[in-house]
Amino acid sequence: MQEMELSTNYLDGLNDIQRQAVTTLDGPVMVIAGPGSGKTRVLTFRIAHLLKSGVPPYQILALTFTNKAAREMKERIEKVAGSDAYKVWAGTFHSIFARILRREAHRIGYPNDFSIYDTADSKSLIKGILKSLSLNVKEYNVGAVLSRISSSKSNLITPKLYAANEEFLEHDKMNRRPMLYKIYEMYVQKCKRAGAMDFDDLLLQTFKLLYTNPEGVRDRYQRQFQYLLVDEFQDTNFLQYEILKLFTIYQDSPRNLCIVGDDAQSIYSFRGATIENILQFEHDFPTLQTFKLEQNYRSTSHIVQAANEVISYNKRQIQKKIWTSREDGNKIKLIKTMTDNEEGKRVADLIIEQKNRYSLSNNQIAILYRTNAQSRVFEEHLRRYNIPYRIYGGLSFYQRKEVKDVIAYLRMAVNSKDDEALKRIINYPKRGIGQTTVNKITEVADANELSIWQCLSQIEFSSAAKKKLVDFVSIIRACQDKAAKEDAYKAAVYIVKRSGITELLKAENSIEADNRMDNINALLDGIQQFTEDDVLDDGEDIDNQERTLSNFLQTISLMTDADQDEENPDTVTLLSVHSAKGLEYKSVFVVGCEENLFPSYMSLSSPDQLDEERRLFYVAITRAEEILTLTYANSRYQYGNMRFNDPSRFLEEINDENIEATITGGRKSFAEPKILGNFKKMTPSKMKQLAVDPKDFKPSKKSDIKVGQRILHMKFGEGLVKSIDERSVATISFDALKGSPDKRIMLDYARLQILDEE
DNA sequence: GTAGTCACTATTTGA
DNA sequence: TAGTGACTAC
Repeated sequence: MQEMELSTNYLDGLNDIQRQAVTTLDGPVMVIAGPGSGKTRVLTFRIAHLLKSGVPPYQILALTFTNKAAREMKERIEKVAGSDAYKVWAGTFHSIFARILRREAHRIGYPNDFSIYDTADSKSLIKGILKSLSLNVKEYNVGAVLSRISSSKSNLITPKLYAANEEFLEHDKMNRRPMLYKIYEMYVQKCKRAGAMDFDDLLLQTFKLLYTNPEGVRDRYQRQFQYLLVDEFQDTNFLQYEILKLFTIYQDSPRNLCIVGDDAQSIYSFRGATIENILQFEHDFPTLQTFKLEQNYRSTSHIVQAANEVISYNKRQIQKKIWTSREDGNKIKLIKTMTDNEEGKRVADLIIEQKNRYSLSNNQIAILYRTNAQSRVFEEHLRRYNIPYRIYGGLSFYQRKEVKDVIAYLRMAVNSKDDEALKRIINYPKRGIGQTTVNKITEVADANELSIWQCLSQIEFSSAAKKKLVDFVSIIRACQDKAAKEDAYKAAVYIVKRSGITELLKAENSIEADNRMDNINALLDGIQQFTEDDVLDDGEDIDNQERTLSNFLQTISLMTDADQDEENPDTVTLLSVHSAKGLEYKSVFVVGCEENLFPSYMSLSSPDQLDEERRLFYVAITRAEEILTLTYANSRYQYGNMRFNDPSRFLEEINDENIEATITGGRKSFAEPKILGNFKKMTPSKMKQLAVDPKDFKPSKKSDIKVGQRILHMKFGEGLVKSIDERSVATISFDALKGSPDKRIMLDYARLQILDEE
């Protein structure tokens, strides 16, 4: 390391408690971090401090929940600690464990090339099981079944334990789902047979691997990870905590485990997170040192006070009070309107007013709601005023039908036992293999305990069906062959063509089909960039895995829609309170503050759930830095009916002195609605080999790449960034490709180097 | 095998 | 209201 990097200047910018939390490196540490208290700084500086103290980067394991948090952390470590930072094992629970399992899965009876089933795959699998058991799909609601299986896995309850537990069986009988234990058992069997893991398996199988310790694999990882950090610890479930303990509790362990979290921001109990883990942590690591970060650097005083007032209504919590040295600031605006539609208009009016009065840009403003269904009115009014906006939580690029179809082919090429992928494409494009045939094969496969693919290649079928099946088999064989011999990109291009999807979409000859084709091309571009990225692989950087198709599939299956957008163009953000966690805006609107909506009617019957709603409200209001506006409507349309709700109880929990109330809407009108379209053409890429020598190539960070910059690309050479869209796909005009259309480059994979402006 | 119609339901969501 | 899934008719 360089002398300069060894300086500890970064400690100067921290307050006393933050500094202690950063520099107390040995033994168990718990950091309780209130909203806006500099949690991410502490986490990243702590890693920087570890590196500075001489801990090798690969001995540090830092776990987060979201890709976004992981990315942010990595970028910031790099800023403070420099070159070695990328060797730190930092990532989400799922991605880090998937990474481990890719190396070790064979030790516990899975192929290292296992598929990852997403929620849709899991549901489809359950549907199939229900059908094969001739159970009523209505009584056995697929979502409900999956969440019960998921929570069993998260609590280390195997199908065997489940079937032996009177309480569970009784519970299921009461809910008219007596066969659940059987469904669970079959679900697990079928995943295994398909060489597939669902999201919970990424945790559960990691647990099994470490717990059973084949060939000393646990000892190896225990030795490797000397320092562990966990972000948002209040969101961990039982299983995640058990894994952490396997990593850190053993004979003569230094127990260097640092957890960071805030019990007051625990809003995911519905998916298995337990605050119990924090209490248990104190019990399991009695020598722990606790640091409470209570100074809030984000918000002005009225907002901080209101937050404290609201949360004080929750009984069970770790005692703390956030405070700020900032000025009082604006009082919280409370606005009542007659209807939900008027609420939408008022908010749009206020946005225009605030933009003028405080010269805010659009991306400093957010509208937060409890349920996604509420977004519509706000969209309408923002559109009417021509205010650009962006909605969080839409369909992810990788969830689009055409993209999933292609991915299913790719999955089959990598792991042919992947039944869910097979079922998706066996008759797409249509090749005359109907439901009847599929059912028949499925039955045979089940009876022989084989995957469908294995069955296809072994069993005889009636001659009519047979020809079609043979065709399908030969297509997949050809795809597998290509995948084995060519790089990921070349294989994918071949597979798209061979599958017949290209032809099908061309024949359709509609704008919609063109769009689909564009998306498929964008996917191919993404794979191409992923493939080209293998230059820097030195075996230690956990992001630079081998650029195989299998690893590409893993990467995208762990991505969500939230991962496609960067701090992007100037738009107002619309999002649910849940997805706003961790974000902050100058001005925040929390809308629909009504009983039955926020708190949700689903939570009214249980005190625990009501407390969680309150924490959710706490999260909502602490997103605001300077301006907070709470709105509620006298009446609103819900499920097609007019409903009348009282104002939310949470509003009354805020002291009057922090609030400025305005009743009913004024009627200013702002004219000129005009919608700016922003359509770009996607073009299939032409391969051209224009190498820049790799030695001189220093890729810049994705977030630094802006429109208008001159950049350098390994293959295409110099170019100009024309635009960057909301999926962080950049349109770039390369000098060397004059005459041909601009390239679309996915910033998630592409390595671009920014050239000097001068 | 598929297109069209009817009936039903209805938080929050990461990976 | 809006989206989904099952069922019916061709």
